Amino acid sequence: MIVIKFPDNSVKEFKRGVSSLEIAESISPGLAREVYASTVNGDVRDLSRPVNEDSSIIFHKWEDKEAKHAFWHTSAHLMASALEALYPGIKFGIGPSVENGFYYDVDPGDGVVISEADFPSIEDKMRELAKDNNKMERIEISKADAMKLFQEKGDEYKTELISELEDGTISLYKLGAFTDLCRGPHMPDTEKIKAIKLLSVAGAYWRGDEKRKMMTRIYGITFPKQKLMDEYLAMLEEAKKRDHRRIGRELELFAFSQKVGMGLPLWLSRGADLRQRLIDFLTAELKRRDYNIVSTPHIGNVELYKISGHYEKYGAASFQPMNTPQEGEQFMLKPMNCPHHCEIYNATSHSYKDLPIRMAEFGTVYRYEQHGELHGLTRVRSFTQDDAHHFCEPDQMKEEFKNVIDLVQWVFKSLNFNDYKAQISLRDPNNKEKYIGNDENWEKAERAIIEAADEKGLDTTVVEGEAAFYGPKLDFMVRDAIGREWQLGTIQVDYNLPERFDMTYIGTDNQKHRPVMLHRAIFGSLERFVALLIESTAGKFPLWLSPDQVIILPISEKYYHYSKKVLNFLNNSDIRTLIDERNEKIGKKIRDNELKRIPYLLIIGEKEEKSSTVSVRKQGEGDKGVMKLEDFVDFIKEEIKNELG
RNA sequence: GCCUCUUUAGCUCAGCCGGUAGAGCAGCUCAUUCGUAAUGAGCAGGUCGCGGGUUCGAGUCCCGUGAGAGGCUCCA
Repeated sequence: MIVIKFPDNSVKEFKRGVSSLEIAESISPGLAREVYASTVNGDVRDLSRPVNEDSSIIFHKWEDKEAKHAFWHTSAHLMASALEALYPGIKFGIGPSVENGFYYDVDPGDGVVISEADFPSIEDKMRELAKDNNKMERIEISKADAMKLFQEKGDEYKTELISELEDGTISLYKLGAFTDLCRGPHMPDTEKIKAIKLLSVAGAYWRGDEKRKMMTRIYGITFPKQKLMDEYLAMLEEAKKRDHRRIGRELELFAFSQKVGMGLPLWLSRGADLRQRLIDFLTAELKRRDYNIVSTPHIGNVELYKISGHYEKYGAASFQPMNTPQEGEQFMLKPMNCPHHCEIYNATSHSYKDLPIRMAEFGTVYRYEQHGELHGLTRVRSFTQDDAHHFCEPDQMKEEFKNVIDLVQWVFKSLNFNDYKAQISLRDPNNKEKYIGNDENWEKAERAIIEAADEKGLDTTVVEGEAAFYGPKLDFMVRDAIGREWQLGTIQVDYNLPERFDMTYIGTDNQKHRPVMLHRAIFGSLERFVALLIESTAGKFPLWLSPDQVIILPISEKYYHYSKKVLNFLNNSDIRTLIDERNEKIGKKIRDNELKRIPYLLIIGEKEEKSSTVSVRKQGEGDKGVMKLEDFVDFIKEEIKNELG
């Protein structure tokens, strides 16, 4: 007999070799029905695997990610099984579970295309196979035998994966006629897979290498209940409504034009206003924080980028240099502001007493992003960075990091932007030759970032190998409406440019020293920031930022005269106010302006005119009652004051 | 750049097996002058992304190309 310990610390004896599922059944059949995977002594395992020694056990119900992963991983096998039945000769790459569902990378063979039109037949086959209550059978064999098996099958992708595994036992999972190399864990069978939907097909390079074959990746999702599927699909629909490309068009914030060119955003007046408001907001804070605002041209001599090293690294993938009427001179659209800023630093001499110098610019840069990469405002070819560079002594680096983290936290908080992640990117310790700079400097910089984040109470994840080639960095990432992560704010250490531009300051010893340079952005790019702000607020901006703050809705023409007086009064009080003079009923005006997400609607009719009041309605909240006009101004000013802390 | 799909009115979309286009919203006009999420009627709006081809005839089929979507790769 063996002793099994449960999460509540109770213990129970079972016969050796009992499965997790049997343990669950012994507690209650209800639990057994709801459990999808188990963690035995810290390892997530199939429910059907035998437990052979005294163990602690945790059961995973649907709420746990371990359960979902087993569920979706098994679903991936189910899909593969269906594909194998429908597409003879199809070969399989990898098929993992992901955050929402699963995918499988397959090679259906030359000339065979799987497209969305094929989904219904694949889904039907999956349903058919799932219903047969197919058992998931775990098979353990030697590496050599596994190799032989997949060689006979002619699946070069699996044999490649096997050849990289360590010698010893390899696990396979067999589902009906489909056997796959797989570590598991899986559900015991496919009985619980009740709702099935394939979502999309996409190309994906084998092993993420663009030089290798493009596989067909099929994404799908499954649930144990149709209700969960319906909820998930409804959630996706809701997310689409928050898409900044859609809201940007609806609210007339920005547009794109084929004639102007792809990836080149056009800010319409309302969007440009909002963008400018963000710039003013940040500029005021930068001045309080001892930044110097500078301004530099949109182009630079190609020699500048040869000095910075960017030409060598990115020149071929950039907008190409433009020529002057005279021969021999070439200029590039600036892809970043830092080389210009380095030359501003070098325009005057510096002593240690000047440092740190914080140089900021809202600089518009141009990058030739690959065609397939462009996406709304989040990935464009022309964008404005809220860029700044801190030039400091090496010992000041940590303090500067803390300053920037503090600024990011303050800005994000002011904008009610709470759902962000901080990621520290360090160099890959096994691949140091990818980076420039000596070990000592790298270690110093990495330590400074980690300590600064720690001292600011910033919750970070650390990723090795993601550093820029010139230094480690700290990025602030935010998710968009459909769950993709985008980088907004960033702080990066750079030992490279001070060297290349031969930047110096005079130290206390009267000798020349090399400053350290930090690159930093808070919004990242205004385009991307506005996009994510739109998606996080669904277009309902904070009052201070909203393109229009108030709209006046006269009940009828009779009240236009008083309405215009109110309009002038509010606009003179610096409240951005519109008037809806369309010949429509009040219900229609309310509806339309609610949909335009204007924060306050003022209804004006006979009562209001007689009493010099306005009837206030807040977007999304409804009627707020009647107020004296002057009181309404104070009310709005108070709300804005509170928003800006 | 690569894979799959999409591209029809300002927007959202319909248009079957090929027989030269249709709805709702928005816009404009008229009537209505209205109290908290859609008043009614009428009008106007399209070389069906662009260029070729097949055909008696192409929005529809084929080829090329532009743009968009979802991924992959990339992201100073």
